[in-house]
Amino acid sequence: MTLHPQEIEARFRRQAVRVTRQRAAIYAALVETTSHPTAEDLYRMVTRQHPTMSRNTVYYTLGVLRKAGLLQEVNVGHEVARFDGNVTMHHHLVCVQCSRIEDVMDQELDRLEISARQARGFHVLGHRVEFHGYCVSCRAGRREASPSQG
Amino acid sequence: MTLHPQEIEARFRRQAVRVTRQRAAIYAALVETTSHPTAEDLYRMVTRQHPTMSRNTVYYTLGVLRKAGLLQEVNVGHEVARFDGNVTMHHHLVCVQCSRIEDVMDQELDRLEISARQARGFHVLGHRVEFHGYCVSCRAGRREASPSQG
DNA sequence: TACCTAGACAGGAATGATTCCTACATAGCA
DNA sequence: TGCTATGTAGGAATCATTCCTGTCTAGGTA
Repeated sequence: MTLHPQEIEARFRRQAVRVTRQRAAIYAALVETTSHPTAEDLYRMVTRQHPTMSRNTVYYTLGVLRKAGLLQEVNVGHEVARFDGNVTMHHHLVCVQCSRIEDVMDQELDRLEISARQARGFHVLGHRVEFHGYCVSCRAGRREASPSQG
Repeated sequence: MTLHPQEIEARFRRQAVRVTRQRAAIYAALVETTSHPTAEDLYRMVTRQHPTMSRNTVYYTLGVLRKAGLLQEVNVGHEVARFDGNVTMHHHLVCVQCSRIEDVMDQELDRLEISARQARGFHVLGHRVEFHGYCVSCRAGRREASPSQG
């Protein structure tokens, strides 16, 4: 999804986030991809247009935008943090081989609940379902390499 | 759950894992708690009885036991790795304030599936549901501090 | 039972994502 | 247009984890 600069600015102002060229560039890069990039990925994407931007700014900005609810952090396994410009409730498919992450929108999964007994006194705010498996390209690789393991 | 040394040894041998005092101590500490400890937590627990054990051995052993299917890594948010001696399928309640993790056993959650369309060609192996909220003690703290925010 | 050797252990160095620090720059308001 | 709180750049620091290397030992064998 490509976003007009005015739309980015509007979203920032709605959340009382100061508008700077760096922030707009980082947010635009994130919203324009569905690949759940890492901070380092975003740094590389953004420094093409803004060669002087520092990693620090990327980390700082990601923190600001997260607190403002303009992005969410997606953490899969014990890997580096990844970011998602889609802040609506959704779930993930994760490839156990290449770490690719794809979004799953499914209202049935959104409605999951647990009983009070199971909740152990927790005040539950939300939930997330993570499906693990092999993505299309890794399945293909495995089929060639070892047919019995797929 | 307290485990007899013989039972630990039996489990190791069943998975062709060499039996050493260090490994038995680490595994026993993990299985005896429900707190999903970090590697550092386990290091502290285990060095009480084995003061010369190195962190390296803890990390190495956790890797060995994970590959053998004797424990699983639980990763919540973008925090340090935590470990769980419960290797049966289960789900988690996570406190967004203090990071406490509690297990949820629920066969309905175990049976979740997604449609082929949603699966995007993934070969799904399993899934995990994570519920986020405030645990009992953090709810209590919040009630005192700011009644309208709970 | 003593010996052998692949694999395990200890401890220190290295790595790498993330955070901290600080001086300079700028968004947004008066 | 000027002021000031906040953002930015860049380098240093942090810290969980991994790597390296020289002993040590579990578990099989003679």
